[in-house]
Amino acid sequence: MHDLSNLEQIFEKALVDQIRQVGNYRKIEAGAHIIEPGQVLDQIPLVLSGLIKVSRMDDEGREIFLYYVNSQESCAMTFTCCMEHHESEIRATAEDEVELILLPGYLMDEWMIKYPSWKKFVMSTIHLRFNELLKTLDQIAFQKLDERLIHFLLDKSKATHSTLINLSHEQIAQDLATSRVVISRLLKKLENDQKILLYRNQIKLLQAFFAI
DNA sequence: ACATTAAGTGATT
DNA sequence: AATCACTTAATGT
Repeated sequence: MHDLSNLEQIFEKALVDQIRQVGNYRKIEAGAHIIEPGQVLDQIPLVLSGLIKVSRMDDEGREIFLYYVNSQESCAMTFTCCMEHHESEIRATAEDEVELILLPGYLMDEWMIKYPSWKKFVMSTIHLRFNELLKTLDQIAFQKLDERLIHFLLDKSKATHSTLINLSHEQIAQDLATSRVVISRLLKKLENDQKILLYRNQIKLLQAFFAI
């Protein structure tokens, strides 16, 4: 098997012993796909070393990064997938050489009750992942709005044949279906980047703005 | 001078 | 990103 003693930092001794018994040690080469979308899996991977990238595939087959699974962590998706026998919604790729242990899914119900540390581990990884997902989701949305705002200002400038926009942040926010605070922040960032100048009810588009 | 409205900020979800 | 809470700046009366 493999040295699992460092697992004793997060799990009770009895559980680590059981992992030694039923765990399936695997070494995975860098770049290999560990899980593909649509795959039904009946084992929970517990990462010992290395880094796993979890991503989602869109219709055109492009990858969208979701989150990383570090060593001493596990994938939140597989917890639910295993128990309900759902198909995987994600792809897991080894970023570098990964060592992991596969744990049989049928033991999970038992472990949740038998080992408090396991339950805690499951809960905290789900919580951790969920928060990370929220963060990346926000970033994607943020970038979209950032671009939408720039296009909006460009359109307005073109329509009025002026580089001076006569709109309050509030009005822009309504047109872009967002809140004033968000627009204020994005505009402030553009101003800090020397792309625009901000006044009350007015926005001056500088040369640099059109170079974006 | 005071009230009102626009804009800026930090913290939280 | 959205919302809240609060501050600060600009304008109108």
